[in-house]
Amino acid sequence: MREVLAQAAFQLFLERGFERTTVDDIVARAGVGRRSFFRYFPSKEDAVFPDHERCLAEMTEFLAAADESDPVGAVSDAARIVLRMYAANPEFSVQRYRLTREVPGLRTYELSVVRRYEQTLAGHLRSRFGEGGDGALRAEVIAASVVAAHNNGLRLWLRSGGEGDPEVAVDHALALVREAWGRPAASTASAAPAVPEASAAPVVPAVPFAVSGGGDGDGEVVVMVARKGTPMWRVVQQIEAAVGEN
Amino acid sequence: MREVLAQAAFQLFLERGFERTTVDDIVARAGVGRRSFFRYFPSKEDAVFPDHERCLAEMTEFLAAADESDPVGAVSDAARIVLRMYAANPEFSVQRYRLTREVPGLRTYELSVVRRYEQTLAGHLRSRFGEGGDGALRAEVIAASVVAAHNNGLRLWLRSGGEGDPEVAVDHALALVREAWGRPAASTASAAPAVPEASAAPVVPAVPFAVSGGGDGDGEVVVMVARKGTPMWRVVQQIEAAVGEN
DNA sequence: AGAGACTATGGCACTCAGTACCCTCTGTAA
DNA sequence: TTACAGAGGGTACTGAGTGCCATAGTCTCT
Repeated sequence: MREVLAQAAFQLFLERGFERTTVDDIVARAGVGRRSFFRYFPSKEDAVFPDHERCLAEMTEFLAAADESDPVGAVSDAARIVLRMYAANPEFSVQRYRLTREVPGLRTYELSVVRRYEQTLAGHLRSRFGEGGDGALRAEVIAASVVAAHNNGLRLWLRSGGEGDPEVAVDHALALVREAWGRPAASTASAAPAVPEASAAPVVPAVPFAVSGGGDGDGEVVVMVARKGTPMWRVVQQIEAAVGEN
Repeated sequence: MREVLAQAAFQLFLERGFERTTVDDIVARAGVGRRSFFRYFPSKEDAVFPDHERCLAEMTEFLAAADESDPVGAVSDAARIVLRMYAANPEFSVQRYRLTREVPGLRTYELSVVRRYEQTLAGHLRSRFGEGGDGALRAEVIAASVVAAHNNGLRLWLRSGGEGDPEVAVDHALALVREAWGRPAASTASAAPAVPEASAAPVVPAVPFAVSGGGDGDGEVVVMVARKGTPMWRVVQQIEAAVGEN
């Protein structure tokens, strides 16, 4: 039902534009009652971003189980969760990007979504840096940097029409942030040991999902572990990462 | 007229809350027609932030005339323009802050305002760093950092109820950003010479306003130069800075 | 089977923000 | 005087979002 509504809405937004599509139009095409629309989407804008709520929950879960020793790496990896959601549906993401750029109301709505990601990241960093001293300040500035870097790489890919792999641009952008903020973690109380550069492009996040290739030979085995309720796009994306051309 | 409407609106928002105040209530208290409200404020939310439009214009003007050699310092100083707008009316700013925290619609609106500041700063940095290479990326990340740092200091002051001087917290926050991003400007093509730490707390911005104490003795002379149309709060703020207890 | 409860959906009426269109009033120039 | 422009006001409309209630399907307990 939610899916039906979201698709009907998105089709109409592409055909007539966002503002010249009424909720009545949407429910007419979806063949449901008007009241039902607002049961699934608190506002018309929400129908354009039907997956962010779930992605946010996933990010929260990921951070809760993240490695303690490298908070900046953890939030960078958390940001990549969002990237993969976009990358899982290139044509949809690109169309939505174009739509969002043209409709002020959608731009504003997207800002509020991004803000929630940013606050989630900042909350995690704060809990690691400590509230006292510059902990909260560093947390917020680093979270903002990570989000800005992520969005820069993501936009680059979206503007290119969804060609190629967005991860490379985002990895590069996040590396720049890490270079600026990752090192002087020594300014915190517990001088963390030098963090390995490893977290650059982790194919296998800790939770809630894992795919691993079981060998380097030809007939390799792929073991897949997914929680119930894991969003389908993540499943697909991860399988592609493990099985795909690489 | 604009002023009358803004005041009536703000009073009502404090009395009854934002959402339980209708535009009809506002125009009734202001004693004007409903249609006139929307002539001065494109939306109900705009009445809560009546001065940002002007402040944004001022920031743009400031950056256009800013020193070429130190773009990060320039955007930091530009951010301080916003801070001073808040600091010029402590009790209004604090009340508005509390209101904004409680009303989701206002939070979202504020995000869009902040975003415009951020884009203005990023645009300036981009024009200095160059679009090619990592210029745009660095511009956006640094702008986001500056905005986050500014907002952190500003919020600290707002949460304290508007006591004391917000500049110290913001100066400290911006110094942290500068430490992270200001130095490795050498990674750009033109390795800029080490920038003096001077821009930490410039009392006298280049434009559109200047106040200078004429000596260190007792009977010192204050020379004030202001353009026509300079907002009154800036005049007051700058005079205070020059004449005040210091 | 049947009563009761719970959930999903639809329908209706209402509030209110925002807009389009047209009106009046006032001051100014010819 | 007429012509005109610009500020403000009034009216009616669209459309998002909400509250309330009715209906239908399902599950459970007896």
